[in-house]
Amino acid sequence: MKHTVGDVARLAHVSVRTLHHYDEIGLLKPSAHSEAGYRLYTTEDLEQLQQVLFYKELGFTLEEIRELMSDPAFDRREALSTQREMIAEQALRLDALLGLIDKTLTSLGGGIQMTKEEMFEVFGDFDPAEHEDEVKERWGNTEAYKVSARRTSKYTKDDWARHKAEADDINAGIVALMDEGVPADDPRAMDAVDRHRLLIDTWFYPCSHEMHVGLAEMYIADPRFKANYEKIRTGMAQYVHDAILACAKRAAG
Amino acid sequence: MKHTVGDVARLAHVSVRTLHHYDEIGLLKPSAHSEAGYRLYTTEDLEQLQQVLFYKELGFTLEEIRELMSDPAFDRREALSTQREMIAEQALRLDALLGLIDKTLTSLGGGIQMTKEEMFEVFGDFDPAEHEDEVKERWGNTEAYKVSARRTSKYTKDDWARHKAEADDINAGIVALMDEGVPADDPRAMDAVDRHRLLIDTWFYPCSHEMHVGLAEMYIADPRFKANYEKIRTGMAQYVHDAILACAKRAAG
DNA sequence: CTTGACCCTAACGTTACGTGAGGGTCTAGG
DNA sequence: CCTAGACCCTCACGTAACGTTAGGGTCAAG
Repeated sequence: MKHTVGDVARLAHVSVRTLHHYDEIGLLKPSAHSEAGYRLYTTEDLEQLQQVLFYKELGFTLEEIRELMSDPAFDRREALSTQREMIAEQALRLDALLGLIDKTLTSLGGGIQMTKEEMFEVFGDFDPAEHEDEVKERWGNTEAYKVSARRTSKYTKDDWARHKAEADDINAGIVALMDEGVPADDPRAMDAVDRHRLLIDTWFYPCSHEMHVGLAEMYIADPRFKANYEKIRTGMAQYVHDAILACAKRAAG
Repeated sequence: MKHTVGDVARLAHVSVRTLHHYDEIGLLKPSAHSEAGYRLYTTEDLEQLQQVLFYKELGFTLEEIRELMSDPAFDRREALSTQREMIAEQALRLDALLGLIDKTLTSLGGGIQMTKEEMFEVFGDFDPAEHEDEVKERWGNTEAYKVSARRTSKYTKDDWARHKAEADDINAGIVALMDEGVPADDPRAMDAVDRHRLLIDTWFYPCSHEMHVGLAEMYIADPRFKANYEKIRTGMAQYVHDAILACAKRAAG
């Protein structure tokens, strides 16, 4: 049972041009072509399209989606579960937006005035680097958190850029290991996530292995952090978590 | 107390380039400039920016936002209330997405198989036919709204399909008139939009000419309805609006 | 056969910025 | 005062994800 491009467009509420585009960029190629050159899509193609649309709904670029879905390790069920968490996170954000509107209306009605920061607190994207101290506060002791606050307050723009570059490099290394099929408890994986621990230690606060394990739990429990990793590679949050645990176990001797 | 473009960008979690762009297109112009030519934003500018970001969050184009906010009748409190409603709707949509994911997961787990339509039922855009009762609620009295609710609750898939076909036919007729250069106050144009009024009367609720005029105002004031018409043909929302007004005038004798 | 709906490829245009270039301004510290 | 880094300006090319149009072939019902 094959569908032409128009059928699919109507079913999926997208345009024919969109499907042409997805074919062109290799995101969703029809499984067959008629003798006349018509694109013919199967049910499996439709399933792929549904997945694309879910990712699109979550703000992924088409290139990101293509990479995620072309990964041999891509698992539809797992992807759906992760997407579910991300959408739940988006719902939280909408709640926050509603809260901000209510606060603004109250302010307009002569109630409590808002600070300028409050006016925009919900907008913008999640940046994990901005939340490491939040992480610390949640998982660590007060003294080390103070260390973190003292450090970060002195960082320059270049400092943050260097931190970002280093974090990106670490993540790229982890992805490479995943791509090679290196298990999360392999010494190479452990070394990679230990670089992450040292990054935190260097840039934010003293980070013991024990502390790192606490963070690892959070990386898979908190959808914001998980989404950040899943955006890079499906399954990455879990991999990082597992590697961190293995690394801590190794360090414990 | 004035803010430079960098201050505002950091506060609002947008880029400097974004603020430049908004200045260029007249969406958000700084209230002042320093002698050096720096953009200087006031608190009121920040309030405007917040409003822009809310609209942006709701998917409005920058041009739509600019038109809305440059309207002399623009009222911030009223806008916030409308935005609140729209965000609440978005939250409902997210719920529907979650439901679709759950349904898909169930299907994958060997549960009830999904139809191809179900796979994509949440995706796609605003369909005015699904919101006529919302229109009524906003513009009409409660009794007629109850009539509408009683009617639509009984409609089948086929009913909706027939309604859609009829609506599309009416729109096609209107487009044809526009293409022929028929003025909006020509009897032919009036007859065409009167078919629209009767469609509502038949499918939703009693729709007087007076009511229809109220709807017409909404069709150009509410970007969702306006976008719906503009998608069919540029200028169509205004044309329909004008024709409805002329039609009501004619009916008034 | 005819016609309308649908298909194809090709290509320019649009929206909302991202990025880089080249140069001026501001301010704190030496 | 000088310096250097952060920040400002305008200008302009590039990008992602299509929308739209052009020109022509295919399919199926009447």
